[in-house]
Amino acid sequence: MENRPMGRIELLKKAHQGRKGLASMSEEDYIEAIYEVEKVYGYARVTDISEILGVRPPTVLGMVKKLEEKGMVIHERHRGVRLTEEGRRVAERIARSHELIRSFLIGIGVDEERANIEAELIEHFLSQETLEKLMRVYEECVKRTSGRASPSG
Amino acid sequence: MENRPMGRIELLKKAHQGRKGLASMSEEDYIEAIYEVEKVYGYARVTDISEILGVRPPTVLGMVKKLEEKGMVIHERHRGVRLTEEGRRVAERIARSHELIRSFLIGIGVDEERANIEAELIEHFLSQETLEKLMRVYEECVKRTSGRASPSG
DNA sequence: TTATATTTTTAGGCTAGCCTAATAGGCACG
DNA sequence: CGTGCCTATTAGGCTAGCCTAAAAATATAA
Repeated sequence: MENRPMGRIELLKKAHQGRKGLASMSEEDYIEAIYEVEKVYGYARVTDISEILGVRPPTVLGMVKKLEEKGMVIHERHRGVRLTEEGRRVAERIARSHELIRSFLIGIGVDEERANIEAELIEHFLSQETLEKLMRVYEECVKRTSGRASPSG
Repeated sequence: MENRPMGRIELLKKAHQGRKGLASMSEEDYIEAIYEVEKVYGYARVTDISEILGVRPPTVLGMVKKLEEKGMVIHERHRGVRLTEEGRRVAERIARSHELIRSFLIGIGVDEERANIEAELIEHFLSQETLEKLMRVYEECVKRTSGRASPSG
């Protein structure tokens, strides 16, 4: 069964290997949420994170412990969560990525609410390289569409 | 603690609600893999899928059963897997999405291998609306950079 | 201070999606 | 027909990330 065309299938295999080794989406979501709350309140409470992510407090606590073991946050019992420097670095990378994707989507005419949601969904997956290319296109796009009517919606 | 600025945090909450209700990435990956193998060989064997996705045969079998219950595939013991009409519809949607994203990324200068991987990663998340906007930008982008033809081959 | 409300934490469970080890079916070849 | 090889299947387990219920800590009000 090996003397028949392949090609496309080989590509798929490779693409799926590429997925390995990424940090879990979930961890990044928690870090991002903590980052945003911390910016506003100085520290994040379990319930803040719980509300943002739409999960229950015990779930948050579990992840916070995991992130603490990984050196991403500091958690003092009954006194909230803060990012470590490392955690902050990660958070800032994600936030930049998020904001860039969001701007790009809005730039090409996606409505704001959808842009938020989809940026949130894909922000974990795009490489630095791709983001840079995206930014370039975005800039041109904005330049060129700023004098025009919106696409079709 | 409720008389302080919010805004950004509210946005985050909304974005995370938006994630609910999507079919699992994993299911879509299996459907896509089956679709591609079927195109080449007429039907997909457990081991084909296993190799493409980089998971073990029993794992494939488990998912195949799940997909069969959902009416996406037909599985005959020891004789492989085929998509139902419904399954094919889903597969074609994913494939289109994949190809469009892939073309777009290559169009903006991302190298092919990375484009494959990242298309694979985000194809599950972009809405029809966004994909259409993306296509428009892609077309202009291609026009301007080399004057070539459109994505879907 | 005592009572009440809220938040945090602990304990115990569930499911999805992965795994290994072992069994069973299909097939080719002597 | 039986032996050996490969593929498919069954059985049983693991972890991540979610959940509820209940206990403990803290904050608030009377």
